[in-house]
Amino acid sequence: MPVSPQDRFIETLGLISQTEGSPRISGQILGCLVLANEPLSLTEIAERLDVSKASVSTNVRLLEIRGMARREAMRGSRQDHWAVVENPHQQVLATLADRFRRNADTVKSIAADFPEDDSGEGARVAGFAEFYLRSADFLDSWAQTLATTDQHEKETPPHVG
Amino acid sequence: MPVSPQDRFIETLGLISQTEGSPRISGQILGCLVLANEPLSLTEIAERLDVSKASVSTNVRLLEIRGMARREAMRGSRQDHWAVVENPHQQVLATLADRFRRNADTVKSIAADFPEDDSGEGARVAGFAEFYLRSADFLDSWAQTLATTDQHEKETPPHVG
DNA sequence: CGTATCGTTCAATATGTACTGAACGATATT
DNA sequence: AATATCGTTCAGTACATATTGAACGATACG
Repeated sequence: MPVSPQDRFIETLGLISQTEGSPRISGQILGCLVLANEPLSLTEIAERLDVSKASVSTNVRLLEIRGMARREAMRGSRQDHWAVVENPHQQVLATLADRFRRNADTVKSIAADFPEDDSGEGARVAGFAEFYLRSADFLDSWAQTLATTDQHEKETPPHVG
Repeated sequence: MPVSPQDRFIETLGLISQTEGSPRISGQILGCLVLANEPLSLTEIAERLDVSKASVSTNVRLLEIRGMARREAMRGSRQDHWAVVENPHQQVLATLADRFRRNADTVKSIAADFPEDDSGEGARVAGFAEFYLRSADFLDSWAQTLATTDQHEKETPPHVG
């Protein structure tokens, strides 16, 4: 039988998530939430994807840490519900920027430990740190661009000096 | 005994490589080449990192595919030698941009398969494709900036759109 | 030619981690 | 208070892949 567009979208996000070094299920959950466009319970997600509730529990919280999903309370239900945030990708870029900034710090401190007359080793290492630092800046400005040029223009975009 | 700055740099690049979803050794090799600043043979790299020549062979070619290292012939030696390219990160960004563009294509074709009256599912999927496409553009322009900008002068990020 | 020195490939192993099922604590319901 | 319904945690398993040692083909050297 033919696979529905929904299933293909979910599976594709799972594969992308996997190639980016994250659990496949986290991408699938994201796709699930995007399609639903309304808060889903843990059980609903688990049944939709045919995986254990334990996996959904851990991975949905991973999405929360990355800023792509948020927990919501639904009146009349004891269950937690989960939904995608308004601009999920923007949050991811910010997280990535943080990681790059940590890389920059780490490498920079290493570069400082090289002696002066090292035939340029320390300078080249410092160049790496420089790259990571500038990358972090780029990612932030990129996220900013996403925020201000959102195609739906639902509200006035936040301006950060 | 205290670990040398060189070893810490190599190990750090290995860890970064690992968290980005690539083999640890590929990052270590990169660090090795950056420190040496001169073409190294397969054997030299393997001995420096204390790993098998097989691993170095496969992973140094991975670096080549990603555009970060290049093979060099040294006169007077039958061995292949390897060196980092001038601007390694620039190439990586271009590779990443390609991947995002493929993501965009895949998701876009899926979005096209949704019916019109799907309560916005297709539109939201298309939004994902849009993000990947714009991301690819941004990565390209970013790489361009790295290419034309000197290591030490800083430039304002480009605006995509 | 025969030999030695390369780099690559391939099957096998080691290793990390994603994922699951079951147990647990916490909260709501009766 | 007793029971039921949640979500999370944790030990164990399954799985993917990074890494290795050995075998191989190719090329240079004697």
